[in-house]
Order: sequence, then structure tokens, then C-alpha cells
Amino acid sequence: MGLNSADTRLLDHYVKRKRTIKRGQVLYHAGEEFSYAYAIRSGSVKTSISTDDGRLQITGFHIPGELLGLNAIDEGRHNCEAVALETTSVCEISVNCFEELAQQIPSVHYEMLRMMSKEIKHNQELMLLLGKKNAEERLATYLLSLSRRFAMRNYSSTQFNLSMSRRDIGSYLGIAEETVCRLFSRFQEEGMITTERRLITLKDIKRLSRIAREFHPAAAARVIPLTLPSHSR
Amino acid sequence: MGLNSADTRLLDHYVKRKRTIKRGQVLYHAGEEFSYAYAIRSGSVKTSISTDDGRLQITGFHIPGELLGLNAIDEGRHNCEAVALETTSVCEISVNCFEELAQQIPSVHYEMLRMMSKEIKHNQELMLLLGKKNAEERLATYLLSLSRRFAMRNYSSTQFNLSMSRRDIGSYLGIAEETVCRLFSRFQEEGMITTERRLITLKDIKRLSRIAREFHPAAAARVIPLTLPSHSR
DNA sequence: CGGCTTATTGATCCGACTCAACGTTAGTGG
DNA sequence: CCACTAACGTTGAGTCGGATCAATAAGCCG
Repeated sequence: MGLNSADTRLLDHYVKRKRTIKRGQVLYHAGEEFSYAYAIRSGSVKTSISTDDGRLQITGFHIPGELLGLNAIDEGRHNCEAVALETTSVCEISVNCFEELAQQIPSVHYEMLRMMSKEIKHNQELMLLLGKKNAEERLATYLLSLSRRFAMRNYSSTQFNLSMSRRDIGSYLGIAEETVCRLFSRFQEEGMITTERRLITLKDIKRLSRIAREFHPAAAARVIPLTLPSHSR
Repeated sequence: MGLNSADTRLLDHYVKRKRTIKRGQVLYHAGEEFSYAYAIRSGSVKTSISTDDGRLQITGFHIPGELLGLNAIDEGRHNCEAVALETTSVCEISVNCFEELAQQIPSVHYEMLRMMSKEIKHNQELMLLLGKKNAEERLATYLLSLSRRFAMRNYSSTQFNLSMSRRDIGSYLGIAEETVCRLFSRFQEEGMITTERRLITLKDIKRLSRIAREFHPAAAARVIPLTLPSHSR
């Protein structure tokens, strides 16, 4: 959550209840009362919303360390559904606790804002992808964002296991399952990746970046200062 | 913002600076330092993000009463761009003020969370639209959401002026400008709306709702309780 | 082992895009 | 105030990316 260790200990005092759910099980439904937020300890979770005729859009895949459900604050009930992708362990954090907690630790409020701000930024990037990118760009963007996410947690950025199915990837990226498969095959033919069921190896991140139309960190370093003010934070 | 009147008066104390910008002018750029949030007094604003090769996705149209720029909290700089759709008057609210303000009025923190939660919800609905709906459903959904928004502010829900161009509508909905035009024409042929440049009249909201695959409030009342817990808030 | 879910590949089709032309409106400057 | 120009809106023709339907293979779990 980005709290310091003292705060984390205090947090632990408030957060006692743990819950383990298996692959495919629901953490919370859309429309359900907002009583708890959930911090993921291990495993992974997908969140989705759906039209009333059953089409569903996955809005995010969530991994350990992330906090789920905060966006229910406005309406007092969850507007999306959260389902485990694999056996997943979470901490339930009572909404009431948040109030107490925030009085004890002033930075909690700020951290909540920061997390929601982060989610908004993520959602905006997904909207750009859904609204403006073609299938190839979408999948390349996706692979690179996974790569970055694993790198941040000190896992390999070039080889990882997907916890989600091809169908889930498609649902997240707004393309059909079959298109995901075909693109994986094509990326593999062209030597950019290798796939073996859910194990993905990125072989040519540079080329993937070109397809995704994203910068390499190195290239970005040359560009960002031009649009930034002198001090960044 | 949803504050009570005493709070609003206190808020007014902190918020002094006003700014007027004309159609097409930029309120803030992506990458710009986050120094101010902006409350819209009159006019309207579009926010957008873009790929580095220039395709841009409009993420929202904003009207008086809305607060802009809060999602920059996490990174300390704006990640989207805000441009006026017409002559628009805003209040600049200094980021530093927020800290002071929140100490004076405890509910400010909560209100910020609520507003960001609302934005996330809006963004999720847009993602569903972008990922899963066809062009016809997108435009019908859009017209109905405008209608609801005007109704909430006690304007006519069946006749209103669009402040955004066809191109902007297309960019928001992830479809081409030409497709927007064609659909307006078709909706008109079929008697669901009449258009006269930017003046839109909704003639058959029921049929639009069916196309958008959304419920009428009346119909929703029958259905929601089935998926909700016994008490809703 | 057997049934079920997941993944892959092929064939076909259509919705929406692109390119293009043209009419209309609003904004600008002389 | 009018003329000019750029922006906006509309409609048509042709194309194609990705969806859908279908069949089969390959893991996975009880």
C-alpha cells in the first residue's frame, strides 16, 4: 500500500480476517453492499463489469499487494465483480475500520486517494487501448505491461506464467479469444515471443514495443523531460 | 461537490482564483505539474489521453459542478489533457489548499474519495462500452447518459445542445466521425431522434434504451433487488 | 480413464473504417 | 458588414480487420 513499516504494523492490528478463495470463486458481486475492501496476499483476481445481456468486460487483473473494492465508496455497493483466477488469499478490511484507521494514521486517507488515482490512470490507459488500438497493438501493449509489472516485483520480466485464460485476455483487451490465439501464434512465428500454454517468454521486447507504440524506458527518458516541469514530484 | 452549505462557504474562502478559457484552449496538458484542481463554474471541458503517434481518446466531457484534475494525485502531474469545448469559467484550487482545507473540514477527504470513486465508475462503464458494444449501442448509450445528466440538473432530458463536435463524440465512443453522422441519420429516419446540427431532440427514449441495452428506471426497479442484498445503502 | 475446459487453426462474413466529395456554418479580418 | 476560409457535418463507395462459426487437439481434474 505504500505505508511505512510502523503504519503497516498498526494496519495489521486492524486487519485480522483472512479469507481464501479458489479459482473461479467470487470475492464480491456487482451490487453487493460495500462492507469490506480486500488486500490480496497471494494469487490473483480479475474484476469485471457486464451489460445486462451478459457480455462482460474485464477491467483489471490484480496481484498481491493490491487493494480491491475501494471504488465502491461512492455508491456504497460494489459496481464490479471480483473473481479469483487461481487459489487466492486476501485480507478483509472492514469499511468501518477505515474510518478509525484514518484517524490513527493520517496518511491512510492520502494513500487511498493515491491508489484510486492510480486506478484511474490504469483505466484511462485501458480506454485508450480499447478505443484506439488494433488487436496487434493491444496484445503487445498487454505483454509489455505484464513484463513491467513482474519486473517491479523482482520477477523475470521476460518469462512468466499467465494466471488468466486466453478468453480472459481477450475480454480484457476487447478482442475475441481466437484473435488472441492467432496473435500469439503470429508473434511466435515472427520470433518475438515463445508460448507454451500459459508460459510466455518475451524474446524481442524492442519489437514488441514498436508494435505497442510505446517507448522503451531509455527512449522515454529522452522525451519526458521536454513535457515535464523542472521538478517531478 | 456534495458539501453542505457551511462547508461550501469555507471552501469559498480558500478558492479565490478564477480563470476563463475559450473554446479549444487548454486548461492543463498531460505531463504538466499538478498544482491546481479545477472546479467548472460554467461551460464545458473535454479530457483526453493519447498515444505517442497522436491518436487520442477522449475520456470524459465535464460540465459545471464537476472537479477536474484530481487523478493527478498519484504521480504529481496530470496524465491527461483538458481542453475547453466552449468559453468556460473555472476555479483554480491550489493543491496545497487541499491539505489545509481537509484539516478544517474532515468531510473534504471523504468527498474527494467519493468523487474519484464516481470517476472510476464512469470509466468502467466507458470501458464496457468500448470493449463490448457496437456502434449503434454506443451512440444510444451516449444519448441516454446525456439525457440523464441534463435531467439531474433540471434541464430538459429530451432536448439539448451538444457542446462537442461529431468528431469528439466519435473519439469518446471509439468510433469514426462518419459513423456518428450515419447513426444520427439512421436514428432520425427511424423516428427516435431529430437533429439539427448540435440540437438534439430525443423522441423515443424507450427504443433508444432497448438499443443501448439499458433499463428504464422503472424496469430496473424490478430487477436490481434480485442481485442486491436486502438493504441497499 | 473419461469428461470438461482450454487452446488452436481454418473458412467465411460483415460492421465499421478509410478515402473522397460536397454542402453548410461559424469565425476572422479587411 | 461582407467576403473569405477553415472547421464542421453529411453521404457514398470500396475495403479489410477482426468477429463468428466450426472442427479438432491438448491438458487438467476428479
